[in-house]
Amino acid sequence: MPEIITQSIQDYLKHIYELNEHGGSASTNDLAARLNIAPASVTGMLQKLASSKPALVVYKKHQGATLTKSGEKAALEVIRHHRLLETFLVTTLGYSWDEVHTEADKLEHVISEDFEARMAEALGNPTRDPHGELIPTADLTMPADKSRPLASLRTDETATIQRVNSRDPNLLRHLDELGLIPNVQLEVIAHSTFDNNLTIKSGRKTHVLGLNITTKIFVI
Amino acid sequence: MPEIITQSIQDYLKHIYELNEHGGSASTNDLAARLNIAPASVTGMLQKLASSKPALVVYKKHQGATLTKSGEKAALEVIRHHRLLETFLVTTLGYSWDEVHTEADKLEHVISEDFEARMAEALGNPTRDPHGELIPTADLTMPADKSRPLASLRTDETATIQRVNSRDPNLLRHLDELGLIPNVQLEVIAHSTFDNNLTIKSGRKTHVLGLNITTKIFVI
DNA sequence: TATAAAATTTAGTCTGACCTAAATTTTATT
DNA sequence: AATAAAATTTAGGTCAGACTAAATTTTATA
Repeated sequence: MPEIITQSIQDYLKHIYELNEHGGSASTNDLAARLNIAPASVTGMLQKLASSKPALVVYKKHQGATLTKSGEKAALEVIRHHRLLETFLVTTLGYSWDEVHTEADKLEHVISEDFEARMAEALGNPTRDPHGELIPTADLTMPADKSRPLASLRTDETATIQRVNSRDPNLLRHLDELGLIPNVQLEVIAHSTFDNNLTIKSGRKTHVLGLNITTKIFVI
Repeated sequence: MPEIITQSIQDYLKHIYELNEHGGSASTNDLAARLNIAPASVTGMLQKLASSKPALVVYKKHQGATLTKSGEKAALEVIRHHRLLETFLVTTLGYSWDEVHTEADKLEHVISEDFEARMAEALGNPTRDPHGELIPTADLTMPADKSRPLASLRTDETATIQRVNSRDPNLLRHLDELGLIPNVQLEVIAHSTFDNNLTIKSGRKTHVLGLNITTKIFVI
């Protein structure tokens, strides 16, 4: 029970969680890239996390890592902190959605449970952060997500933006300028089979978006 | 210029600053006690801080430490963070003045300058924190303080509480219950030469306070 | 299926910030 | 001033979490 979950462990767990959502298990290299750390260092940490008292991770040589139940709880705790913080920063300190990530990345490890609870209450227990990402509930469950990438839509389909899965400030600022933010409706006007560009109409504006963008925007 | 001021260095500087305010230089033992660290460890760190590229501390064997100009700036930066955070926690998240210290102690090392600036603005550039302590200005100057300890007052003197210099939650809660908080007026009714108790009247209430309390309350 | 390329792990190091125990210096007391 | 007590420093060690270089394994390709 008394395991010490340090800040860097929290970071590992958070990124393993996110990588697990996509493909199956989180590879050493992907983790290293996300954490800005040498792959060798990741190996060492994964071995440690896999053999800690209550294992936080299931790890098989050359096959990457998966979270255990307790690892997932710990990850969701950090993610809840992160997303509540982002929401808090936007609504109470006027941050824009492209600025919140960096700040939340630092604060998420440091705030108390009390702080978390006070934020949640002050914000009216929000279910999504400023990017539209789901906020894990107080009992550390991740609500189901039904959205699909904008890239999967075809001509004449219509949808509503639910979330933007990117932490790149430039992309976020750009989308903000285009008015492509959560809850905005759009219609696919055309699809190019060559480069997979999508031409979409939103309000009275039309945009042509490449895969780099359409795979980051999720709609419903 | 590129010196790395880690979290623990920030803690050292902050406490050296506070100890310097009282007596002259901060002794190894006092620092150790405040930081909850073995004295030997403090010695090592002081030597390091004294011989870093821009020295942060002036240190003489067996005589404790003093801050250099750059050390003081760094300390004031942390203290500004801390006191702004306390104010912020009270006004935007409904914390009480006895709860803010712990949280601010962690956050102070982590927030960005941007966060600091946004808080200051949102709060209307406050000059004092919830305990009445002065907040260093944005250009890292500590305003002059003219208050004196309540313990120094004598019968018939009257004064206004300016600040309460304690981080003990129990004491703070107690004072809050007594209504002895910043900006409250009081009058000294009696002074005991034996135990230095002060009998004070504030509003319609009368209290007898020992040195343990009267040296923590500062008035003007 | 051999082999080159990519991914991963092993082995050995380093650094920051702490620790304990022993040695030394300073301060206080007779 | 001698000496006991308190404060401080030195010396040697630990631990977490990173690193590099070399070794190994897996995957992809000719």
